[in-house]
Amino acid sequence: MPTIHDVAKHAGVGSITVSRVINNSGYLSKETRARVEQAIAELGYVPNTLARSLRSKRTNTLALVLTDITNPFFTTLARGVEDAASKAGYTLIFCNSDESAMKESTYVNILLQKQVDGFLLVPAQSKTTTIELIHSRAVPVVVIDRAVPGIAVDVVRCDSEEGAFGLTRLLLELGHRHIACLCGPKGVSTADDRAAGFLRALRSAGIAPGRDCILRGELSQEGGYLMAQQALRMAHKPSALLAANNFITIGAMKAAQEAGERVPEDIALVGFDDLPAAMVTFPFFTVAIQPAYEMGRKATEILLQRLKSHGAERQHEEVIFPTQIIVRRSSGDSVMGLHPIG
Amino acid sequence: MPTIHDVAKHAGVGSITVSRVINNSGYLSKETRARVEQAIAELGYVPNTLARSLRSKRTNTLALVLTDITNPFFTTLARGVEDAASKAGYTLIFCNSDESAMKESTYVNILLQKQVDGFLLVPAQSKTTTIELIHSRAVPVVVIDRAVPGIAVDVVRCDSEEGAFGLTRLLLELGHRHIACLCGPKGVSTADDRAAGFLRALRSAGIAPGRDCILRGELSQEGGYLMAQQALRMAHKPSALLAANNFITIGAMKAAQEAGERVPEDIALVGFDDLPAAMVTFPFFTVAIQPAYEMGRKATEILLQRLKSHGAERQHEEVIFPTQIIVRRSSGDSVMGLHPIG
DNA sequence: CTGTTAGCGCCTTCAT
DNA sequence: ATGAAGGCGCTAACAG
Repeated sequence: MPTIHDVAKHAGVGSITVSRVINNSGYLSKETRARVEQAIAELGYVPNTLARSLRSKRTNTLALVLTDITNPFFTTLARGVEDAASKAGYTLIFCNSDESAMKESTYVNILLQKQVDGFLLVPAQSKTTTIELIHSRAVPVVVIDRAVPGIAVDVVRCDSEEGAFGLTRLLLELGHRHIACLCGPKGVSTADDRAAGFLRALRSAGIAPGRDCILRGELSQEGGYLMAQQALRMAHKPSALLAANNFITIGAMKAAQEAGERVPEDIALVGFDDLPAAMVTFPFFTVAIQPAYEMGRKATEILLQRLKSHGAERQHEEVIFPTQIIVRRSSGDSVMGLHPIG
Repeated sequence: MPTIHDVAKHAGVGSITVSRVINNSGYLSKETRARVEQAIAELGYVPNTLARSLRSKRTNTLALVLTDITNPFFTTLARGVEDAASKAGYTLIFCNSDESAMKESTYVNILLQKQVDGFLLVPAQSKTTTIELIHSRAVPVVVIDRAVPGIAVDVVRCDSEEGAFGLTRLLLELGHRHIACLCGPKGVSTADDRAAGFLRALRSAGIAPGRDCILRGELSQEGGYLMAQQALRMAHKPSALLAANNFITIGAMKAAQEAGERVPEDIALVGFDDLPAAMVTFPFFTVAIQPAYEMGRKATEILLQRLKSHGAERQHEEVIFPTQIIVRRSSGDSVMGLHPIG
């Protein structure tokens, strides 16, 4: 593994000259540069970024900590991050926290040790500890997808509350009066916001929410399956389900099918987050979609801004994208015998 | 940002002692350790992995270079890699080559500069250049998913040829005599192998393959869409399609729907790679599936082995997983008026 | 059990 | 236009 000194010796120059060639900095005569470049080629020299970073205090590396790259929403988001990062000359380290605050903090610690220049974080829980840890080391961080109340930090997310409101409103307009919300765990801001939007829509229609109209479970197919089973077994069975994410929607669908309930004839089902077009054979679900790629891109841009303007303590930004509701078959037509509202 | 010296001073010891505490190496008295640990806590010291790696020549980082994390096959594979890597104390840097050999080599160069300890590589093309580059720096690499002829290297992949043979055989047994293969680009080993298996099955049934029964295109939904359109417009329209991957399958489905062809009644459609259960509402496609997670895990294990046994030049391994054929609706029932083969 | 010395490979500072 | 010295934060190799 040749070093800068080997190259210098080989070219008959000082090592700093080689450094200047690599970095295109300072003054160099054409001949010297040519000689050095040839030496580099001959030895197959590759600069050691580690040593460079040790000196310069910059690694040109960003960290993306999210909950589960297996979910296409996050996959798409990750592509947005990677494309923006790599265009700006940064590489990306990514880690899956699996919705565990402990894994998250373990990873963040490792990444801090690796001296990453900045963090993109999808927090597992609406807690400030991880962010405080990062702040304490003066490393910039942009939170994606989920709000974290009680701390000043850049956030890029979607208006989950409004999206849930819209979806619920849609169901209400179709005549549904008894709706269950299959929600993610408490403490996950998107889940909580979606529950809130759901409740606001009910109240806006003058409907008193039942005590068990909000079910809590994992943001997974399994979670959706279990919650839907529970909903379908309720004494006063709901005529519509609102699922808090794509996997929950699929799980709920499975549960409905198993229970012999047709969607949407017997029960309507709407959800959050679409699957990418490339993965869907029969577009079926009515959903509120979030611009995942765009969110990743925007968050990375903000982070890169912070990196550029180093200490210049600008105000923290909160970018909130709107969700978009796509009506398809799973929400069904008007429910007969009920009066649509407004 | 406190350094090891600050901690040493604070604790009244030499810096090497602090190093020993951090790394749990060498002998230490209980009191010294306690004192150092307290100093670490008080100063909020975090070791600098960069400096450590510069000395130790190990970064505890692996690189995963694949073509497109957006494809659930690779997403699942990536989880297999990450889980295995993180269990062994390694972190992961991943990059998308987008099937471009140039992007691939750019990334590999950056990753070499970053001194990653090893590579997991899904080569964009069946060329040896990238692997030779990595080898030339004496860094271990395990190739995943695709064969690279002409170079001695560890490979973990699936038996694409056999999988395509099986799928084609299935179609033949259902009575299809005129089948088109919607294949990926030339030079991608999985695509080529699948074409080969397809042809072998035709020949084994005594069928002379038509001259345009193999179409080439991108491994994407768009590619599948275009190839299927082409196939459906052929003078002697095929009665069945074999798609080389999951996205091509979906694209072909779209094209069939648009052309008013019902699957499987008017045309059968089978493919490679399933979508994860969590993403599929109506399991429909007959497919040959590859154990993506397992492939990622296995490849990482081999890489970690190499890392452990450092110079011990063992024989290179080639692990070939079997594919598994799952018969669902898209392959249809027997075609009437044709004689199924043995 | 603990400390000293001497770099790892690179680049900033200052000199020539 | 080029080079010499010194140090980033850490740890191997030796002392003691």
